[in-house]
Amino acid sequence: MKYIEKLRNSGLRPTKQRLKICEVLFDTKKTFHFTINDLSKKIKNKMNTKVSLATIYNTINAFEKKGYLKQIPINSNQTYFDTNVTDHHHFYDLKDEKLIDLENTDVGPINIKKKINGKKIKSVEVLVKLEG
Amino acid sequence: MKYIEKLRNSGLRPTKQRLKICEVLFDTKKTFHFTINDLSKKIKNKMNTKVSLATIYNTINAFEKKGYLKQIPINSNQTYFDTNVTDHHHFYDLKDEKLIDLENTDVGPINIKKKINGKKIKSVEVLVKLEG
DNA sequence: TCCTAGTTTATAATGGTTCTAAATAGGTGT
DNA sequence: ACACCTATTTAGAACCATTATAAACTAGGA
Repeated sequence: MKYIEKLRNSGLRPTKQRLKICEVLFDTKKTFHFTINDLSKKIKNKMNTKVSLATIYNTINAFEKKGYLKQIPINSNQTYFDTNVTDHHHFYDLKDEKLIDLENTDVGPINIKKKINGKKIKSVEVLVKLEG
Repeated sequence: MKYIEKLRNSGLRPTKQRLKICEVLFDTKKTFHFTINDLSKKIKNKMNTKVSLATIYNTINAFEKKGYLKQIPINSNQTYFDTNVTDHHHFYDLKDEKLIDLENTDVGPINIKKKINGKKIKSVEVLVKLEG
């Protein structure tokens, strides 16, 4: 199983459930955005497996902490995650409530001039809201 | 009362409660960030008035829709609002869970090259996460 | 195989936000 | 000033995403 090492390396035991989650998240050519609810449905439909919500939350939170997933900063009732963990930005279509990736080449370099004493920049994320 | 016109212009009746909320939000030299909970406490303590949570939510949501307030896109259990409705960006201090304004001069111009058919850019917001 | 700590699960609890329905207040026409 | 209609306020219930709980189960080493 190709994800066992990945899980072990980040201190997670490779359980059946976590391997299923890995398949859904990482066995795709394209990266994608999802909510916990999306993911739960996908596991049920595509994998014909039932994994409890609690396990999905635990695992996704662990992955996020380890850097295997990114949270997308957006005000919504649900939390959005991204399997694309490289530096990139997003459009948010307000009408359709849909997220669209902005490739790095779609956004010019962002120059943060202000510094805060003793703090390091961890990430710079741009959210472009679309209307109409 | 200096806020009556402001409220009327945006289709809101100037009630006692809304005027209190306006005072707390807009009677300051500096703009600030807040959560609904923050605001509720401030009204209770500074104004010696009790306004129900439902009213605060209704009013803040109306103000946000009218453009008197901005939501700050950030993944948190609570929604953050900003009384500074000019275009500007934010630091988010992950350790202290604190928001810090970035003046417009603190961030170089942001060039969004990608276009989506039939959609207009409503806002461009940058969130810089700080660690350490 | 046994043991122990980590994991999964159903379910309950939590907490921010929205809904509801009754009481109240604003504002227009008389 | 009054009456009337509608918007607003309010306490409390409802909602719903997320987290906590505790019992059953499992991975993996001895």
